[in-house]
Order: sequence, then C-alpha cells, then structure tokens
Amino acid sequence: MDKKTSNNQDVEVRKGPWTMEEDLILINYIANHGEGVWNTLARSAGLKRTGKSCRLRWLNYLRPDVRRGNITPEEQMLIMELHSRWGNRWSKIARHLPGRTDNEIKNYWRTRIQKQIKQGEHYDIQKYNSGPDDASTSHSCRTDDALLETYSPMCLEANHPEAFQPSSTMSTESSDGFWSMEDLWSNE
DNA sequence: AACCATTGCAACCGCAACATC
DNA sequence: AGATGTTGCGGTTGCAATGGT
Repeated sequence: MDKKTSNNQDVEVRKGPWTMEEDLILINYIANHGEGVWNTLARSAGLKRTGKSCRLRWLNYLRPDVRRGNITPEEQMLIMELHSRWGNRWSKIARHLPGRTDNEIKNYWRTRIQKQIKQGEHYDIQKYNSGPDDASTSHSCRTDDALLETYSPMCLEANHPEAFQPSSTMSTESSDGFWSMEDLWSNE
C-alpha cells in the first residue's frame, strides 16, 4: 500500500480528454511494440496516463478497426434484439457488431433508443419478443442462432458493404508504421 | 447577441473476474 | 492457498456542441 502511494507521488497522472500528442504516442507505441500490459505500456510510452485510461482510449477510439457514428438501422435492430435477450451486456452485444465498441453501443442505447422508448415509440423489436410467429417478419422459425445469422456481421456487411468500409483516414498508416497528426485527427 | 436547456459522447470510477507470483 | 496485479465490464459523470427562446 505504501509502496503504491510512494510510487504515485513521483508520477503525476493526467486525466480528462486526450490530446493529439498523447494519441499519437499511444498509437505509435502500440504499432511498434504491440499492446502488452497496459500499465507498463503507459509508463514505457512516457504517457502520464493510467494503463486503464490507455486501454480505454485505444479500444474505444484509436484502434484502426473502430467505426464511429452512423449506426445503421440494421445495427440498431440487432442492438435492440440482443439487448432484449441479454440486457445491458454491452460488451457481449458489441461482439456482434464489428467495429463497434461497448461504450458506443451503451451510449447509443441510452441516448437514442431509450429516449425513443420513453417517448412511447414502439419498435418492431416488440414483434420479436412477444408477437406471434406468423407476424410479417420472416423470423417465424427463428431460433437465437438463426436470428444471429440473420443479423450477423457477415449478413449486415453483405447488405450494407459501404457501412463496413473502414474510413480511409482511420486506415491510413504511413509506411514505416507511424501515424501522423493528419491521419489521426482529420477524421474528427 | 446572450443566455439557458438539452443532447451526445468521451472518459472516469468502482467492482468483479482472472492471471501470476 | 493467498496476495497482488491486470483486465474487462457496466454505470455514471463532465463537458462541449447544438438548439431554442
């Protein structure tokens, strides 16, 4: 315990929004060394952040395969269906939406879907949950697996290939494995 | 133009599970 | 087997951007 506190005294820890420089440091460090142990990574990279903060930033924002914004209707349907089945298991839900993070889905649910539900809008999802099987949906013989198949990433991708293209800026990486400010922040 | 309310999202916190020593 | 460290998850908060008056 004392060990920890004495350690923390010499290492100031930054909080709050990440700066461009910090992002670049983290991205370039991971590009060159891999992810590894986050606390060690944070120290080795010279970031005055906790490993936890670095991990979160990387997973939710900096990872090249992260897609942000523009949740498609299909994705929304899938989120609603999976949420109706699993509840707030955001990470579990996120695994079925390639490129989406649990944080994003959680935010999306809270800010959009939950709001609309409060406003009294009823979604087709209710048909899935309680409606008769002969409802107009084509899921009359739906099992969990069948539904996942229907809304699986592959299926979504097939229907909406444009939505699954990684953004050009996010996938841009200079030849020597280093990201530039423009690569990273031009997307904002 | 200025103020206030609302919205959306990034980031933090606390906890539990898991891994390692 | 227990202590310690790390990771992953869900809930919550803070704040910038936006809209409305």
